[in-house]
Amino acid sequence: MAVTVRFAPSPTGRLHIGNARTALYNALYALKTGGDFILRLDDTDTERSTQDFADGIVEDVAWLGIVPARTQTQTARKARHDAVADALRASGRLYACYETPEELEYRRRRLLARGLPPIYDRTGLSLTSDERTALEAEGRRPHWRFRLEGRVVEWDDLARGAQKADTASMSDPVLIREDGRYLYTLTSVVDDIDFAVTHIIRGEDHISNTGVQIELFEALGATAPAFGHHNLLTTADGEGLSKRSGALSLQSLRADGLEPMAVASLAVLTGTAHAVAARADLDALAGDFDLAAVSRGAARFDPADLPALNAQLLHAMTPEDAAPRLKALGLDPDPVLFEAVRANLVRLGDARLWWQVVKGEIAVPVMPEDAAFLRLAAERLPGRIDQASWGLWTKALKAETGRKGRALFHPLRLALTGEESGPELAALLPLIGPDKVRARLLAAAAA
RNA sequence: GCUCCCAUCGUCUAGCGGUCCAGGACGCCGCCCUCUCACGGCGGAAACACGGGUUCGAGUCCCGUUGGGAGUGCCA
Repeated sequence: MAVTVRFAPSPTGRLHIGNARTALYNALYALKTGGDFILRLDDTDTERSTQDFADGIVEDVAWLGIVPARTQTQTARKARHDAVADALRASGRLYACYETPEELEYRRRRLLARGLPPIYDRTGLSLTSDERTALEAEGRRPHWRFRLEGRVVEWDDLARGAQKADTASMSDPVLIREDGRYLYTLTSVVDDIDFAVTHIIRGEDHISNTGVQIELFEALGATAPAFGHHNLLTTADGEGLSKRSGALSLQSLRADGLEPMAVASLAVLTGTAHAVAARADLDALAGDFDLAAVSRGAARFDPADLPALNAQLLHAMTPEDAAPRLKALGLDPDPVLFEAVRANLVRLGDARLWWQVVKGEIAVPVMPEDAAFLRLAAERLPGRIDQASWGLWTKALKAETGRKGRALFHPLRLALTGEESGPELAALLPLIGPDKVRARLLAAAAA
């Protein structure tokens, strides 16, 4: 059977690194098996969901390089959900309850205070029709719960092996709100069935939902798909981030000028047995992706690791691949220049600096203590500069002044580039050109 | 409170009773390369949370403690 996976965020915020990881695991699984990846926007919480967030998530997913075979919202499928709810009512698995949220909260607190698990007592299930009529006469509207069988549900988890959940220790989940809107527990399962989802890969925060969902799949006459629950990420300080977003949003990482594959590589590989290394594209990442290699404990995601990965990607980038990216930055995609400076790039945006150094003008620092040396350097500069010029030129200056090492090179680097460190000067010299080089040397020598 | 999961170098981890004076990756430190910095190459320091068991033998199994993560919603 063809593999179909889905990533189902709720559009109540933008994607953070934890969500992105789940999206990536699904996308990689699809890539590896030749299956389809569906982006499903679980927007049943209409009070918190917004179109802007939905659009943002679509954008975030695309930024990661994931191409969904289909994008779907749940609220658009209300008719289908209605039909399923009716069938569930008919089979006696869905029952009306009349407690208010406040009453339920009060009961929960009382149970907790007594050291008992806060499980719903199924008052609604034993209501007679007269009682229901009386309740509704009070103006109460029902919300609907799914009657659990209360058994040990088992599944073979793709990431954690044999798992079981005892639905007897859980409350019957509410499937329909008092105002008639559905909760994701129902819609998620219905849509998974209708979209023929074969593998549900998600964070371990969903592990306890799995028992309920398997019962629902079965109550609906379907066979539950395979489940795989990966570990969750924490911040560098070790705090859980499953329900936070903040600085680890994809948006902020992108704004920081990081390559999507640097972010994706770390997100996918950290918390697994694989060595963390930057992979050039999702296909390459899929190559060493393995759900079984994901560990069980929470793993830290430290954004401080990103720049090094980003640099790896850039250092291996070909001028051809860089060209469109440089154009997007408004830079002339000069392949020789790119090859000369790429080893010094951490973020692609760093290229601006070297483009400026080579093709534009820079503020040359004045170095009075090296003035004589710099003037001499300007005099000795050959009229025509090529690849060999740097070696010849500096060798001559070394012989004439006795300077060597840092004393010889540092003033030159500073005068030519205005920077303390940078690309190989032998490569930069011909790119900057004799006129500018001479002018900068004299400017740096000026009192 | 209750339930579940986890616990090895700074970080991510390998390890599935002897082959581990614990292996890899990132980071860090040093050396080399280059007539400078960076890039690159090579090398080094660095860990089995604690306490009880079980066993001839425990990083590896069991219990507890501590620490961390998650769930316990008319959120997803």
